[in-house]
Amino acid sequence: MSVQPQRAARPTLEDVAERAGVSRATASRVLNSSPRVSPEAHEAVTAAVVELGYTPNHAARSLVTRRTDAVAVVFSEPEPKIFDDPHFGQLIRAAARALAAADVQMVLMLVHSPEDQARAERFLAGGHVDGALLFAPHKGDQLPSVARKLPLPVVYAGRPWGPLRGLHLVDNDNIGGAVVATEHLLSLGRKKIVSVTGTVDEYSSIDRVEGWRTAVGADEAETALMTESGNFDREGGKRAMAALLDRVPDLDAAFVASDLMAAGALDALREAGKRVPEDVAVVGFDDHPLIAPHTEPPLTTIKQDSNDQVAHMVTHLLRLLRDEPVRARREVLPTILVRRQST
Amino acid sequence: MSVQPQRAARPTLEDVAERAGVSRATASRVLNSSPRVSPEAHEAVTAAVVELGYTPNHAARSLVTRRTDAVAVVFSEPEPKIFDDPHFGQLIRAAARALAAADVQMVLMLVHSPEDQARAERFLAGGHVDGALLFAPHKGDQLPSVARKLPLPVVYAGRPWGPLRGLHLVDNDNIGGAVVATEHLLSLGRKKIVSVTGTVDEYSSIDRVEGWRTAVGADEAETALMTESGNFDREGGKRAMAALLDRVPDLDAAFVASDLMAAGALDALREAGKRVPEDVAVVGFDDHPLIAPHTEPPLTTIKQDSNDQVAHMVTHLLRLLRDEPVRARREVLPTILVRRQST
DNA sequence: GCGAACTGTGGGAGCGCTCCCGAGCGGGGC
DNA sequence: GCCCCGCTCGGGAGCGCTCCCACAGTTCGC
Repeated sequence: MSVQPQRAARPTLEDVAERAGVSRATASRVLNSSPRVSPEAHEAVTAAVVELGYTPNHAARSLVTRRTDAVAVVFSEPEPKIFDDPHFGQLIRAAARALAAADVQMVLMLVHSPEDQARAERFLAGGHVDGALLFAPHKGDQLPSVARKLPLPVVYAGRPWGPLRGLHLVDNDNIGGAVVATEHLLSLGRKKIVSVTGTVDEYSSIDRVEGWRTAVGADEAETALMTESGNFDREGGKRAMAALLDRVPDLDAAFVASDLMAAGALDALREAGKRVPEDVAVVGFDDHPLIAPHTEPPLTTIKQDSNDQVAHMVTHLLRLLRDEPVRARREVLPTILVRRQST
Repeated sequence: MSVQPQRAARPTLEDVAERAGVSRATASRVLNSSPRVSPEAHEAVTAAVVELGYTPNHAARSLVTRRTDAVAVVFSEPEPKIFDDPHFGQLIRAAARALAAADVQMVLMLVHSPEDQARAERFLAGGHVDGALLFAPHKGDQLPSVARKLPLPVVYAGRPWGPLRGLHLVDNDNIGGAVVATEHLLSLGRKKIVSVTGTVDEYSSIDRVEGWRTAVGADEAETALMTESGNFDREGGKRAMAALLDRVPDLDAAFVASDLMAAGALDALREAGKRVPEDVAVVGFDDHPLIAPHTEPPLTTIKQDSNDQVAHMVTHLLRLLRDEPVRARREVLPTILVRRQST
């Protein structure tokens, strides 16, 4: 006679029905708040649920409804370092909050290796989730093209590479933000405004250069002269700023495409003996809470609201899941200038 | 005659079996790599799986196996600000990596409101996951006591409040790290070593004070005089340092219980005209990648390897899930001193 | 040389749920 | 007074999978 492990047998809907003196079907109706149930039945079932501590078996429900009430949140980044960025934490937090509010579970996937990607593909194709939020900004990333073939609603953060036809996405107004930043510098009377750019494999970076170019009216030759990539990291920002000081000694302002790079740029300016903002005014991008307010001097920057972006993505995805109409396939969210002491 | 929406009917195991010319049972055996299958059958099934692009229906499998192959990763923080901390990003990333390697899905839950907690409770009790990793360091948090009643393996990060009996946890050696930090300062000949502490509602903070107290041999009165809480944020670190400078004007070293607070403490020291490390040597805690190397001067600090901690938690949990023996219910991971220019 | 053990396989039950369909019942219209 | 409609409810099928059990065929021991 062996001792059964007997992990506390959870009550089933059958048990609830029996206790409530109704059929399984009626009990199910109550749980799914179907309208065609008498008040007495409703009450009896509700009471039985509480008494038995019943929780529906998700697998069984999912098997028949073909819904999982879960969505995947996928971050695809060739360089895993991005995951240390607090921006990433903000995005996750925003997603968690918005999905929790809709009582949808969040399955997080971080992909940076080809194996991760294969796993993600299998997972998304495997019907484990009803939809996905996809963060895959980098050129050459295969995931978006794989994802678009999936019979699964996907909402993208920003514009992925490849054809956009038919994609649902929520972007930040990077161009507009860069224009505002640059015009702010122009309005301060600055004449020689350079730009430290990000990596050319992300649209967010490309758009920011584009906004700067439009605002200053630079042609191709000027653009080549007046911009330098800082690779979206602090060291890169410093290097880029140093190179620009070398090439354009009389520069009097810089639009730097991220706060992290701007912190590096400020280091370079300090080392070159330039005063900020007197000699050189600097505007960053992101309004990074751990960086922008704490640089020397505190950084004027463009704030993009990640919370808002993710909230929009979630709303959009939920509408798709519920077959509700979406206002537009693509949404572009505004960015705003936050002025501090670097301008 | 209505048009069926007909979402691409996924092949079932039945289809695979038919195509391979075997029974459903044999096909299932192949998929679950059961040993008792002939090579021919194995090959036929494998081929059929590829040809049909079959992926197992997770809900059906889960219904009968009572496993979900998913675990919850729960962060319980009354103050949601913590989620902006890059430390948080590192933990998530480490968890994602370790769980992905085991082909276990990660369901992320961020709880800070009572509703979040109720949701988390329901979710954990609902059999949606096989186990959970729980980060709930704060005193008064109800989640740990709820979780311990759940028929669900849980591994804790650090020591939660309440009885530890029977809990599985992986902690960092906060006491040891603080001792090493303080002894480092003593070895430099420092005599008046103060400490900026964290919040009293976390064991990590309490342990760090304790380590400092042990190393300097302070009694209760001295401890009250020589320590000040910085509330684990930058402003608090600054305030605490200023208060300590006031109370102990001849202090010549400080052990600060987090890098973020240490950054604030350095601000306070600078404003007070103290040179670091000449007048006051400072040691932080965390080795925060965005802070420690970039303070002025760069910060000597205690590194705790979050990756390692989470990896241990995952390994521990997986062993529990597989009914394998665990070495010890509680693991304590070492911390190491990273020396930079602030000492 | 014959029963026992072992190996590969298929049939079938059943996991817990939803949903279709039809039964039962009461009330209103003619 | 009868029929029909609307409302609530129960029976039963079936979602796709795993796993128990039985069975046929082979090999081994004495």
